Amino acid sequence: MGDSLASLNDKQREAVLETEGPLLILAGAGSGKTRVLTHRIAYLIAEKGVNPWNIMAITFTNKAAGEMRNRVDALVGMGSESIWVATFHSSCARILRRFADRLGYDTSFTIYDTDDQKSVMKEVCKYLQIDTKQLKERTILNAISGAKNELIDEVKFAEMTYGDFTQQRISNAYTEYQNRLRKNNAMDFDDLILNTVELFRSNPDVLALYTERFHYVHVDEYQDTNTAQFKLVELLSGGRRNLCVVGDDDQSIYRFRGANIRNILDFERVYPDATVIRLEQNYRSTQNILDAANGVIANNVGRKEKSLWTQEDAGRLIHYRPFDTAPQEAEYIADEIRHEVKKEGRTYGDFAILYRTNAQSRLLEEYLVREGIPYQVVGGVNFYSRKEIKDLLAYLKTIDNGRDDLAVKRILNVPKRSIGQTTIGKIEQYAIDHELGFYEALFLADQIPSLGKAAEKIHNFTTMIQAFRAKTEFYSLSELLEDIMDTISYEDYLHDDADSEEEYEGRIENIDELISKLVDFEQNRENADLSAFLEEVALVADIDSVEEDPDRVLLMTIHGAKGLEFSHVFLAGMEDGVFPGYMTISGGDREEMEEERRLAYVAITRAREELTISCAKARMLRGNTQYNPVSRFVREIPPQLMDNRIPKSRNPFADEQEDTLPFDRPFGDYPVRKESTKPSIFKTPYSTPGGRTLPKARPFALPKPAVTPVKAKPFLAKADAGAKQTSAAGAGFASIKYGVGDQVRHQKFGIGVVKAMEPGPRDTKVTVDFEEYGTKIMYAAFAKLEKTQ
DNA sequence: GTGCCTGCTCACGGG
DNA sequence: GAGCAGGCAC
Repeated sequence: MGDSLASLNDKQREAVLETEGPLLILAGAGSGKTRVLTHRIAYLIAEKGVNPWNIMAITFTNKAAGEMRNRVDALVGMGSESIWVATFHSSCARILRRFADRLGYDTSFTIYDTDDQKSVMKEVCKYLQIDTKQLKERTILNAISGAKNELIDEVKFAEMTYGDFTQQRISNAYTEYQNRLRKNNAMDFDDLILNTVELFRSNPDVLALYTERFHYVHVDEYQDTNTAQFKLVELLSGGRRNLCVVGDDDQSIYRFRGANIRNILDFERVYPDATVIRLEQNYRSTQNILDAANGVIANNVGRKEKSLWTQEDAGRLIHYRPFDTAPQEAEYIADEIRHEVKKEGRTYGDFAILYRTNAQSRLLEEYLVREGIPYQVVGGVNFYSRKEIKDLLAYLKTIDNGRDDLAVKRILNVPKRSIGQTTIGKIEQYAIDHELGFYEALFLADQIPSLGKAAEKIHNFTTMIQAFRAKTEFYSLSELLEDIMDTISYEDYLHDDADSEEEYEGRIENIDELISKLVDFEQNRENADLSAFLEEVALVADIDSVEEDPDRVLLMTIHGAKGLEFSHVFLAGMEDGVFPGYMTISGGDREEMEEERRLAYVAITRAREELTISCAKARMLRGNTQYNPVSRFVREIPPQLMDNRIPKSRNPFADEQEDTLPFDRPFGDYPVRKESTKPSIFKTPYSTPGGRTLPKARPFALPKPAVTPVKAKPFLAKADAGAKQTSAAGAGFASIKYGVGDQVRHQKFGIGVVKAMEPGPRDTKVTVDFEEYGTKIMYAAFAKLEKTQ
């Protein structure tokens, strides 16, 4: 232990030794805060004799929790497993699984994700006759989420809306929404926190159970906590008041999600006896990168003054690369990565491409695929919100218990059973009239008037579900899932439903991944029941799925990159209107602009050795081409830190003052690749006010021949989003080498005989009678039928 | 009830 | 540019 303490710097050691009372650790980016936290926990156990059972550490993501757990395990060894290390949401879920009955929920409650919330809100709006063109579901849900984050429940909300018509409608929707969640025995993400606080407030005995357990409470990423989370932490640490929070106000980037930056800024006011320790020595980046970050963040007013420094060298200058168009930018990045891997011995895993919005990933992916560079996109559509995954989970949920109406409705007609909206409406009405759950009402289908033939279809459905239920006795989860897929011919359904063979294959890949997750879960959990799995699934974040070793470039939003670091970071799309976003610029809200600036700070500090900032004069946004000036954040970086200037032409809308700023600086060591003879992408070389011609940004390849791009490598399923838009070329239907009467082979359906061929405007419809699967009608391009000999 | 077409809206970030 | 609701034909 003494050894490990010696490995810390003075400030870090101070933070470890200051074990009693409230403590705020202001930890700048890369200042070793996880190290401090883990050493602190180890110190508590080894030197202070604290029982691991009495220590709690809360994080925001499972990944962060997992990392902390591993590092603590390594330091502490035996006994570390009884430390409570978990995310806010899973901590609350765990507590509520034990005590939710005190709040009138069943402890087997389900957790609703964003999609589920939207479905419920849709029904609510319909029910309350709210015109969703005037008042969107999203708007209402945002209002509700905002309220919950501030610990305002539907009753309080109603009291606050007096006299405001729109607010009253939202209030009504809030009330109805909560009613429905409660009826479905469901909680949304915000409810997990809100309900736990509520549980503690109304049940002192339950609270005492936890305050007696947690003698030392640690909170990571404290700047991202919202009011409800603050209250929760306050309650949990209320016993001995040994509360240690770690955060960086400069990295607070979740205001839109209710994060209250005042929690960290006012910590000393709330806890007047608090000790504050600043960690400003950075162990990650070069001084140039830190100076750039410091230069940008210094423009914020509402912050705690601090400045990062390092003992390391200045390092290389920041690469600034302006382009005419977004595709050129993407091509440059892909080419640069390929070059550095080939010539400079880097690995793909050294690189990350960061951007402001998920939509920007598409273009970048296209060029990475073209260059054959393996990559993984983090974020976008969450694995568990994919249609096929949600379908199958809805089956599992319904088999587990039919209390989640949403899940039952989702699968009632998947695959198609000719049970439509009208029938569902009638059952719903019947359920309401007789105070039944939706699933219960299904059993009484033959008593529901005017259901007609649909009643029998419903009967078949419930019989099937009951049969599955009976099987859960002797089936494992994965076996059950495979049995479901078999029984409902889910693969056939997906195949018919898909727009392309590639889409279908992607979905199958996802299902395979789900099955391996299930198997993995069953092997590594003691009580591997369905509810436990569903809970784990409900709380995973995108970043959680990123694996450590694979050698590939990571693409993600800046939000997704928080807490990560890379040797070489590409920061793409640095234009006013993209980053900071159009809304922020036109909104004129200073705090919002400061949040964007903090995001820029986070982005810059992800880089260890090299940072390449790029932008494009012309970019396709929302379907039309936009011309944006270089981001103000780039112009806030001291120009002498960059290896390229901001030429006037890059910045058509900037005023003189801003535009001239970077030009009176010496020229940097801008590298030009000597070995390349490829023509420049720039039509005209930039000229500077001084009349000197700028060296070209590194010349790169002309567009390559239009071959069908090959997916770089079948990495995680998430990469499939990228493969999708490049698929069309391969699916041409130019040569159909079979005719009516021929025997053909299909990849999935096997051998069959062509019964009919009907040419259409886009593609030929082929009817095939398969030996095993019967008659199928398919499009020639997608079916990829092969004539057998 | 299903499938197709059209026209509209929405385009920031995420547990 | 994409996804979705609503209208329409079958």
